[in-house]
Amino acid sequence: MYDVAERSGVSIATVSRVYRNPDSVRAETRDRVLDAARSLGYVPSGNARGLASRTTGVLGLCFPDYADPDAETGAEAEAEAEADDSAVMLYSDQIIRGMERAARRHGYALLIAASLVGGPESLVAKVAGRVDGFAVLAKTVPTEDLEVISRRLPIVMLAGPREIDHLDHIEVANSDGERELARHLIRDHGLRRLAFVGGERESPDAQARFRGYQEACREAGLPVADEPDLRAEMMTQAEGERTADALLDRAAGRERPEAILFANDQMAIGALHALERRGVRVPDDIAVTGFDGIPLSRIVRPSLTTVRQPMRRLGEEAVGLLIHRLADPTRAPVSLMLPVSVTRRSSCGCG
Amino acid sequence: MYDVAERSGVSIATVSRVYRNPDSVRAETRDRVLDAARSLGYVPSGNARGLASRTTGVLGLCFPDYADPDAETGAEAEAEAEADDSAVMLYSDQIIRGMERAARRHGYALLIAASLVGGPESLVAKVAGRVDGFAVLAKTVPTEDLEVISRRLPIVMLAGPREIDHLDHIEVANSDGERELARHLIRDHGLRRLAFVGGERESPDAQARFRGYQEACREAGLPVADEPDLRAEMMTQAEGERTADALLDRAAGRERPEAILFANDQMAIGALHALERRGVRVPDDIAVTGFDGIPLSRIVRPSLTTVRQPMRRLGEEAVGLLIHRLADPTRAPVSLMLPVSVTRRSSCGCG
DNA sequence: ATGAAAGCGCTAACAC
DNA sequence: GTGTTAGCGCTTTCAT
Repeated sequence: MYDVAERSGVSIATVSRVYRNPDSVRAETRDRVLDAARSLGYVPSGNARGLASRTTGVLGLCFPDYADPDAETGAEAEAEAEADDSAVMLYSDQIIRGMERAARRHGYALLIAASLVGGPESLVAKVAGRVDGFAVLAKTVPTEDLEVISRRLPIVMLAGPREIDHLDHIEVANSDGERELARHLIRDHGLRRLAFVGGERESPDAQARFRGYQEACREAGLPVADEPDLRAEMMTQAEGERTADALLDRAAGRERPEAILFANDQMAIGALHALERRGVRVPDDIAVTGFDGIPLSRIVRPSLTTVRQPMRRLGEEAVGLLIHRLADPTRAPVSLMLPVSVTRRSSCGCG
Repeated sequence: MYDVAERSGVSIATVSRVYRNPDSVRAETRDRVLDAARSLGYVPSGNARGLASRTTGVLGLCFPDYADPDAETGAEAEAEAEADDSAVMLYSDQIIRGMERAARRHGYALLIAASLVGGPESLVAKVAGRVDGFAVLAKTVPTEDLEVISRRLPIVMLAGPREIDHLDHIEVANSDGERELARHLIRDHGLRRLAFVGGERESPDAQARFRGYQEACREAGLPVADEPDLRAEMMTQAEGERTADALLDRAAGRERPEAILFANDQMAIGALHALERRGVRVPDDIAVTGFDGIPLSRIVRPSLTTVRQPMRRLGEEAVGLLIHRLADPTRAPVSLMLPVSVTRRSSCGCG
């Protein structure tokens, strides 16, 4: 910048003005500066600018590791590369997309980092130090760290319970969604023997979904279970297979359920495999539902009835909250609940 | 940081060490510093750090605007939100994913920004000022700007022709892919009357694909066209419909082509609609192929035979080049050509 | 409309 | 192992 100033015969202050506020400089001077900058290959330092102005023009997002980045070599990686990418698009991708677009509308860029757990020099810390505010997906960053960081800059927590009261927060209507879904099964398909497969006891999402299920049962005068019929530790496809098998084995001889509601799509898809293996037809013999609306859910056969989470919108709303909080740091913490929508497909008999 | 130093009774240098190189500080001292930092809500400033150390620990990506961010309200947005997200996953998303993962492996975060055209304060400039190096998708940033910026930091150009000789560069084997595809049609399906629908004359990708098509024709002893049978200006679905109609009208009375090869998936999918409308069966009456392997290509009926571009890998390789160049700024510019793979589906008669 | 000067919060030599 | 001291490249009053 000093070089540019010297070469164009002005002071560094004027160079700065040319970039920050072009109109405050005489056109002729401005052109001279711009020319000099070009011929010197000048690129303004975002760091220096950020240091001096105390803003970065960047928003951030921390999301969980969606895949082991070290397992990048060998047959596994090959197989994955061959797979259709659409089938493996993750939540975080959609949130990223939503945030990037919204951020751009407000003139911000987006810094993204999957959080590796780590010491004080974790990626989270790096993100925190380089943005004006950021969003964090639930279960990504230790609450304690967020507590500390949130004293210095706006954070919005996404898609989980509100762990820190004074932070902005967005969640998804898990309970409402599952209730709607169960109602549909009961009312529209006339099913009465339902089973629910939950997740880890600590998963607030899975819990909320179970509550929605309970409500629908209660409304319909069906027996209301205190606990999910089965719990999976991981909510993976493998666990879905296992639990589906277990459920059917348990029902051997007795009447088996007419429908199994899984706490997420992954498990439901695993269950679809197990059922096919056992020769149980879906939806004729038994209905199966998931939750999330992952892309794979529409590709599997039968296509999966599920509850779709508005992940894109989550990202957009997150930026909205961040922008607001940046504009008014004193305003009261906001908590949004985004609506979800039941997606009726083949696995419940709608397809 | 000064506060933390004071509160823990050490110098700022020690505080710095605690974060940069924890082992160089006595454990007791370190804990005292960390405690002080926690109770003060200290977050290291990435800006200051970057300024002092002249590195950011961030890599960047500039990609084209994939959607008008202003058209975010109203019915349009609603409709889009309802659509299955997997169907609209774009290239950039996959590249982002690839880059993020690879960057993370190397301890970098990723800064992403869709480039709005603009003045000296464009997002590109912002990105350039905040990263150690970045990747640019073809047609995103004016060559002139890249020229200037590349004097200061590593840039790798993605998925286009090599516009600047001294930059690292990755492209995709457009010509090879289309040649393979055409060979398949000719050899495996025995088709001999082929037609090629190209794109704008300036699109190097479309041109390369046409060349591959020509080669396959030549090899097989078929007539080799000098020019695509038809050119579309936009490579959109609408243009695909239009060109398919035009091609069929033109062939009225005469023998129509046995296959139409489109320069991308979008057009091929548009053509599928047009053909269905006219009662022309695919692939029985005519084969149709695309190029790109967008997610939609596997969802349409009949599913589209196409050439899949390894976008994820593009992102990963981009990071690789950046890392290398950062480690050795003097090494000769590298140009990679990534292989593509023909995906045989229904629209050519394979499904 | 332009210039001078004081930091912004940190890292990196270099001393001790 | 820890402290001292220069900057890093810019923004921002305050003058002019």
